[in-house]
Amino acid sequence: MPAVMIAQVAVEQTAIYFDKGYDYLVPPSMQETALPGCRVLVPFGRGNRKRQGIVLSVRQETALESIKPIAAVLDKAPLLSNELLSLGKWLREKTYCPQFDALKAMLPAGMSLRLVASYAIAPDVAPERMETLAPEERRIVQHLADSGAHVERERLLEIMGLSPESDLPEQLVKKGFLTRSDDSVRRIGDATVKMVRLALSDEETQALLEGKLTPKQREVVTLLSQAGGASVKEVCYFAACGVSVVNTLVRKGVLEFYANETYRAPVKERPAQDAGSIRLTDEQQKAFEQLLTQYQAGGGVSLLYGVTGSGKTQVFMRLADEVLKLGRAVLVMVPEISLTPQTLSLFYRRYGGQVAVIHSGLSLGERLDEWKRIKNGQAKVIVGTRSAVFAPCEDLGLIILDEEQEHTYKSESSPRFHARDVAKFRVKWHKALLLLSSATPSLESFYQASRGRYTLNRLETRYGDANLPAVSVIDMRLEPPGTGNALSGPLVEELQENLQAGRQSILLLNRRGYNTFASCRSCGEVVTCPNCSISMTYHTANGQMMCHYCGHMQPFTTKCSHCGEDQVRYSGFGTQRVEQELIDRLPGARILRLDTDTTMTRDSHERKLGSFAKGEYDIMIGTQMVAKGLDFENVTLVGIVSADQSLFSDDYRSYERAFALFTQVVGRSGRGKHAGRAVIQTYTPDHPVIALAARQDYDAFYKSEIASRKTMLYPPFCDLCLVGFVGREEEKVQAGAREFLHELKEVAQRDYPKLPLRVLGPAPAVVCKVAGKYRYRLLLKCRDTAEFRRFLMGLLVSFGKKRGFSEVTAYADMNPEGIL
DNA sequence: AGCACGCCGACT
DNA sequence: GTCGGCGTGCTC
Repeated sequence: MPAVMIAQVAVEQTAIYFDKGYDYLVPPSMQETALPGCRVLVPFGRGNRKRQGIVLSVRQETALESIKPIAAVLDKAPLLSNELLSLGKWLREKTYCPQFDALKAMLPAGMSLRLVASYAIAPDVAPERMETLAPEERRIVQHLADSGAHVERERLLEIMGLSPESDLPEQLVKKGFLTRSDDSVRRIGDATVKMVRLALSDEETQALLEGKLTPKQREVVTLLSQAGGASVKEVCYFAACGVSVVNTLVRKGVLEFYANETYRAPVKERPAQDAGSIRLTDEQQKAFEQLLTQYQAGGGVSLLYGVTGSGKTQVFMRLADEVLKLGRAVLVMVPEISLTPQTLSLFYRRYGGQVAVIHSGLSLGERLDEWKRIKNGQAKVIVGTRSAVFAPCEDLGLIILDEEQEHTYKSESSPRFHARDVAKFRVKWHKALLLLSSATPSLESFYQASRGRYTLNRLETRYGDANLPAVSVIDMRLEPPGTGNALSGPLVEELQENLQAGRQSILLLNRRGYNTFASCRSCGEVVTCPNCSISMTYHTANGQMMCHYCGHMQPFTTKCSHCGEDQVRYSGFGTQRVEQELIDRLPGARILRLDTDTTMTRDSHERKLGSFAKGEYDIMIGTQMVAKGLDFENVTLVGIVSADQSLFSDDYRSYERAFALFTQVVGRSGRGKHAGRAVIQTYTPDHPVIALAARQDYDAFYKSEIASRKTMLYPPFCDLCLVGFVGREEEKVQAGAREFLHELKEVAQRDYPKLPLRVLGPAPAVVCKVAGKYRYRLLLKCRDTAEFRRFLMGLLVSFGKKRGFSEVTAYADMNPEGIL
């Protein structure tokens, strides 16, 4: 028997329960190119339909069994190194995702390929058989016979004037008139935003508005005649209509679509301007030296705990200098790129053309370019968000995870990884240093540092000896009842004073419109989304109620759908509501509202922050994002409108999050020459977390919180694994969760008697129904060990194979950030 | 998941 | 007698 080459391939569209490395024959013509890390096209399943795959490994073997050959190699050179292939395997084991999905997460989105079906006339179709076909079918066959070529499905259906979902070509394949092939590969194009504008002249538009239009059409036309162009999404939002209205107007020739690249290009010219030496304070110098020593000794993980304004970035830069000198790459991870423009520009100024940026604000093409620059070694300093942790550096020396406690580092969709864990894998591989940095470290990280698993460095001096702001806690119970005001008297007075002194203020709200629900004063019924079981939010801009989960909109009405009384009122306060109150109570103040509603286009965010910095506004009001990394000299007052909502969300981490948030917000005030003040409004003024945040006392907070985690058995003293169940029928989802639990108990008892395990649930998820699908969950208090992973993977595989629960999908999420 | 094969009911 | 329903098992 002659030896043949066999490639093990990770195939796309597999579920975890039948996911494995599939063996394929490497034909002689591909032996030079079908290397590990390359994408290939392989026949899969009974029908041998083509699927994409990634070669995991190649080996020689004597051919015994019949084995299918690889159909094509899609890349000239491997996209993934050995390191990243290994990381992919690790990712699959840790996050219970299919191998292909794990690897795909490491590739830039601009590289994704889509398989396209195309059809051609089958050989030897007897003309008389054509008679048996319906006219529609005959047209298709005739067209393909005439053209004599393969035609892509989409184009064929368009030419034939059929709907894109039509089943006719497939039927004709079954009947033997056509052949189908799936090896046509198309690059997924850049995501452009679909824009719409008026197609008529001003006079024509005017005439149209005087003529007959439906009310919604009139609304849209009026809106666009004022706004010029807008994205379809925006038009629908502000005109409170569906896309069909826009489509109709386009068909009538009143409007036209156009594409818009809303993304900003990464900085094109990149001269390094600021390559001089960095002056470190004694404290910074000490941290830097310790870190450098650790790096030279083979790296590992270190926590840099530095209070706000202690100059952590200076330390990063000095370390990066040293690592770059040795020709190794530096990866700088930030939680959200738009919140750290300062950090980004600092790195640009210092390292110029060596910098690459990776984040979702780039177009697909730009992301691809940056990825290539990293892969070929042109870019050695990579700044990016979560997905940048997979940057294809060949030789990595340093990874910095800035604001390491941020939840954005955890992926909430498959593969559900934490960038911190991936970074740990990578520094181990490269013998590099991982630097976790924060002013309010996660309990987990500080715990690891305190027991010596990570080294710890502290920066405790605020830059320029700026003082902490004076914090006053306002007891909202003492406010006169019945005013419905979100802002207390003392806070409004402070704002007034600040306004008169020509200084700026920042107000923090928890979530956009979190509390702006509408309820009936008569029967208490809350207006709830018909698709998702959550209360809807009132939006002033268009007078609509909106569901933040599925996007459903409906007009606000005072008539209660439950009791029929005319008593529905909206209450609570979202950002829009507080904005209105500020307008009423502080006439003349210039107010900037910053939240995801007003931040529809990406760079408007930065523009707004820019104009706030220039002093074009007096008061900025916003959600969490106002708390992050912004440094405005003239801000001397910050207010937390409602501390209680952060403190009392139903999550074991709510104190930790609230402490971090309050600490950051309070730290925003008084960063310049002037002393700062902070106001915290609450109904529980004696809550210890409030006092600790006011003093910025992390150590005391850590001490009390870690003690409670230990007694209550929460991370870091265990791991918390969520097993989620999703499906269209509530009973089946619930039954699935029960069945899973049943088997879990059985298998644990029989095969894993020593595994530490406590099970909570099954329970419906907090938001039980999202976009027509029901969700249940089990919560496992466990230890994330290899043995536990084998146990859970076994259960997931076995559940997936169960015929009776095929409409229910189960997934696992280790230490999720939020438990929705 | 997706797809083909197979074994039962409604039909020319 | 055949077409097509969806239950069942497999994917190198």
